[in-house]
Amino acid sequence: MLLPKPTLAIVDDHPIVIEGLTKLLMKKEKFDLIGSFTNGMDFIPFLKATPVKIVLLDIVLPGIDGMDLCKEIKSISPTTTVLAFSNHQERSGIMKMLENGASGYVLKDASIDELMFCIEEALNGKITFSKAINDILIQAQLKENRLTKLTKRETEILKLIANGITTPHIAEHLFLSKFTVENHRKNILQKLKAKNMAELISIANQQGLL
Amino acid sequence: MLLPKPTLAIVDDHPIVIEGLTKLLMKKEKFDLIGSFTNGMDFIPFLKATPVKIVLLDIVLPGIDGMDLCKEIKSISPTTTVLAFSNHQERSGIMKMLENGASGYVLKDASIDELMFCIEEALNGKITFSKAINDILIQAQLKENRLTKLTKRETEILKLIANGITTPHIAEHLFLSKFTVENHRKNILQKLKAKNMAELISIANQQGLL
DNA sequence: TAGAATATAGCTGTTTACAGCTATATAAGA
DNA sequence: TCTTATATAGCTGTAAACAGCTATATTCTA
Repeated sequence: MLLPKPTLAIVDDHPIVIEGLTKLLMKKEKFDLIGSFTNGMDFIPFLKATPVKIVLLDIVLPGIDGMDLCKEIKSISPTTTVLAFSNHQERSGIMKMLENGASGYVLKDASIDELMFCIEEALNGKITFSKAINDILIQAQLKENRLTKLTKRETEILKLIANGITTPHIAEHLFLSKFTVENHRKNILQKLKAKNMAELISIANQQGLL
Repeated sequence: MLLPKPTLAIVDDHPIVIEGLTKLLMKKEKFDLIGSFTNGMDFIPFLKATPVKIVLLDIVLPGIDGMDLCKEIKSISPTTTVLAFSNHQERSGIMKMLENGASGYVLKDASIDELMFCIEEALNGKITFSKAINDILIQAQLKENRLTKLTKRETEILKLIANGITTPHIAEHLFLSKFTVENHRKNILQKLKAKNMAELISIANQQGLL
C-alpha cells in the first residue's frame, strides 16, 4: 500500500484490551498504531506532540474519564476522530460521548470486522455504532417515542376502562382486589397527566393507546 | 315531430292545477295529454282501457290516496311511469311513493322546465326529484348519517368533559346550575349509549365528535 | 446481586358521577 | 299553530371515582 496509513491511538485502562487490539490491528495492516495509553493524563501530552488521526477511547479510565477526555481531545485537535470503545451500555454514557464529539460508539464485544468498519465510517465523517449499541439506541428511541409507557397490566385495565367497565367489575374480571385496580388507575392517570377518566380516554386516544 | 308523443295523464284533485298543467304541457308539445282525473277511482278504469306512458300523480286525493294508487297503477300497467306531483314535503310520504313504484317526486312549486326535465329523466328510467325535494332528502340523509345528533349545548359540554372538566366546574364556566349540566350529561350518555364518561369519550372519539 | 419497576393489597375521606324522577320556558319544525 | 326538541332547574339516593397515604412480593435490569 503506497498511501500512508491513518495514525491510530488507543486509550484503555485494560492492558489486555490494548494487547488484543494491537495484535488484531497489526494483522489488518490498515492503520499505523502509534501509541497505547492506560489513562488520559498520559495521552494528552502525546496528542499535543503528535498528529493522531483516530483514537479508540474507553469511557472508564483512571483520573479523567472518557467523556471529558473526548471533549479535551476535540479541543486540542478537532481533526482527530474519536471512536468510543467501551463496555458501557447505558444510553446516557453513549449520548454524552456523542455530545462531546465522538464519531461513534463500538461495544467491546463487537467483532474485529465490525470495529474496522466503524473506524472507516468514522473516518468518512459518519456517526457509527456497533450493532449491539444500535439496538440499544433504537429501543430507547422506541420507548421515548411512545410518549407514555404503560405497563401490560395498565394497558389491559385502560382498555377495560375505555369500554365503560367500572373499577369493581374490572377487579372481578381480573380476579384482583378493587384496591389494586384503583392503584393502577391512579398510576395511569399520573402517567398520562389526566385529571379524570374522561380526560384520560381523550389523551389515550390522541396517543393511539387504545 | 314525426315520432309519436308519449301519452300523459294527470291525477290531481285540484282542478286549477289540472288546468294550469294542461296549458303548460300543450305549449311544450312534447306529450300527448290524454286524460285528467280528480280521483283514483275514475282513473283506474281509464288506465285499464288505454295505454298511458306517464302519470303525474298527486298524493292527496279523495278516496284512494296517491301512495296506494301508485301501487295499483304499477300492478295494472308496470310499463307506466308514475311521477309524484304534490305539495307534500314529508320525507315519509316521498319514501312511500318511491317504495310503491314512483319514478320521482316533483314539488308543485317547481318550474315548468324542472317538471319537463323530471318527466324525461323518469321516462329514461331514472329516479328524479325537483330541487326542493332533493334538498329535503339530502338534509334527512345528513341527519341520519350523523349516527348521533348532539345539540350545540351537548357538544359544547361534551368537549369540556373530554378535557377533564368536572360537572361543577362546567356549571361555573357556562353559568348554569349543576343540575342542568348533569341533565345534559345524562342526555349525552343516552344518545351515545354509553355507561359512563370513559366509554362516552371512547365512543365520541370513534364517531369523530371531538 | 442490588436497586428499580411492577403488581399486588390495604385504609380513609371527600368529591363526582349516575339513576330516577319532575317541571317549565323557549325555540324550532311540520 | 301545535307538537316536538331543546335548554333550563330541581330533588334524592347510591355507586363510583379520586386523593393521599402505607406496604409487600415479584420481576427486570443495569
